[in-house]
Amino acid sequence: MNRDSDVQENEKQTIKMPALARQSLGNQVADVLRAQILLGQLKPGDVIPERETSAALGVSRTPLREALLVLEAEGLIEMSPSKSPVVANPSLLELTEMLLVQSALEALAGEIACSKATQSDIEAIEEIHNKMVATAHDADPITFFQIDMSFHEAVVAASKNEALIKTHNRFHVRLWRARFLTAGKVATREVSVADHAPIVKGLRARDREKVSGSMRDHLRKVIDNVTAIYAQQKT
Amino acid sequence: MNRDSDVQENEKQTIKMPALARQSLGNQVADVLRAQILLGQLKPGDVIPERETSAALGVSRTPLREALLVLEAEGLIEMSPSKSPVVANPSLLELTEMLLVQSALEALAGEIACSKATQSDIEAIEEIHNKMVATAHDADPITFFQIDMSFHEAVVAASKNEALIKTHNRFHVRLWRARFLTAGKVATREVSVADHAPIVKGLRARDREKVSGSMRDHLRKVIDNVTAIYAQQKT
DNA sequence: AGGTCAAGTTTGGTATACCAAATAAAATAT
DNA sequence: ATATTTTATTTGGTATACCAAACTTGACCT
Repeated sequence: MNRDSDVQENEKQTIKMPALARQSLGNQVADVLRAQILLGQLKPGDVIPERETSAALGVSRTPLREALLVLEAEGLIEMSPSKSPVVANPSLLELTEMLLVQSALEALAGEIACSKATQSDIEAIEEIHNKMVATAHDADPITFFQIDMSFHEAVVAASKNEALIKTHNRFHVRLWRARFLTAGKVATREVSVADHAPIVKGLRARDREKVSGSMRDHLRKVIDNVTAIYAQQKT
Repeated sequence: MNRDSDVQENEKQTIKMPALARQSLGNQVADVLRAQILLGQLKPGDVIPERETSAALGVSRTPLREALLVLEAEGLIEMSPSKSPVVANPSLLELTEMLLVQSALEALAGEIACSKATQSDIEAIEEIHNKMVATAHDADPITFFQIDMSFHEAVVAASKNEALIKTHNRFHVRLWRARFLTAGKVATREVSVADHAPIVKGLRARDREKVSGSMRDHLRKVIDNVTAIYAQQKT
């Protein structure tokens, strides 16, 4: 990542990591870029020129390109011929469409979790919920948001359905920024916490209807929040 | 210099712009390979060596590699370090997991379609259904199967939800082969046709509950069929 | 003969060089 | 001064050359 000139060019800085499962450099680069997008260091609309970016990361264009293809498949960036890749900037319509799908996915996950989750899975979910309740007032936005998201992740993970987990995660990352922006409002924290309660209760009782229903209700509110925030921004 | 520049300009444009949206070579290769996988020319477990395949297709390894990354993201092939990419061979568990998700997606699509579908959308779906009824007895397996699949595609398309359509299509292609194998049994044709009827009726009445319910029921039978076929194969 | 190790071959992973399209910039003609 | 054409630069797309890990194979040692 450093191309500072105090190191000789001919000396290969081959930092070896042989013991670890060698992941392809492209995937590593994809991880870096994905993190930057989720953290907001790369904002929607920002361009990612191949040469410049690959130089900045200290890799050649080939793995950078591979990373870009991965991110494009994930919907995080958009590539068009002869134009620099650009960080995706989903419209309100696209966001609500994705949230609607996400809603159905999480409702399904909740349903399945009622039969597939182990007792310790449910306890872990409760634990997250408790932490969320405890930090609702004083946590910084990022921390609180991450706890909130981990709650949803935990419920989906409890379904033990790989296809579902993966698909959910795809939307998860694409929705990350929009959800973070809406979660910024402290007022919505109370609502989120209140929404999660019946989900936890339903899981404990392994009541499929209740869990899927409250999941759906919760996501519906998220859609409303996102819509409100975006409507006010566009003014 | 400028005397016939207009004519030349027009000629040039009409000739050199053959209305072909120039797609990247990698995507074209991905299309070819995807088609081969869906058509069964590339079977689960088959390897796709980079050099050999790129030579066979008359392209270099770079675009072939790009195509492989796309197909991997779609879940059609699996890549592991230092090993040739291999056509995905989903286990029965993975298939049922995907079908469960697909079931939820189609149920959602049916629901949304009840409010978003135009009258002509519904008529088109009816048209497909009618054709399916008419050809249930005498069509060859591939034709019948494609009509069956186009029915599901049409319902999902009627939801007008891009995220949903795309996600559905992802599972669609991954499930293609397994569903084709089960559809081979003529006995199941009658069941499929019978299952589709209430979906069409529900759409016409724009009855969300009915459509999503019958969608779910239909997919559940598909899961049963796939399970049966795979169980008998593994014997 | 059986086991082991080493060389050779094949694989995917990465870097680089080259190309064409597109855009920006500058020079020229009006 | 403005409009237009031409040239220069930047972009992504593609091909190729090279590298390292992994698997094969065969010879050598015991």
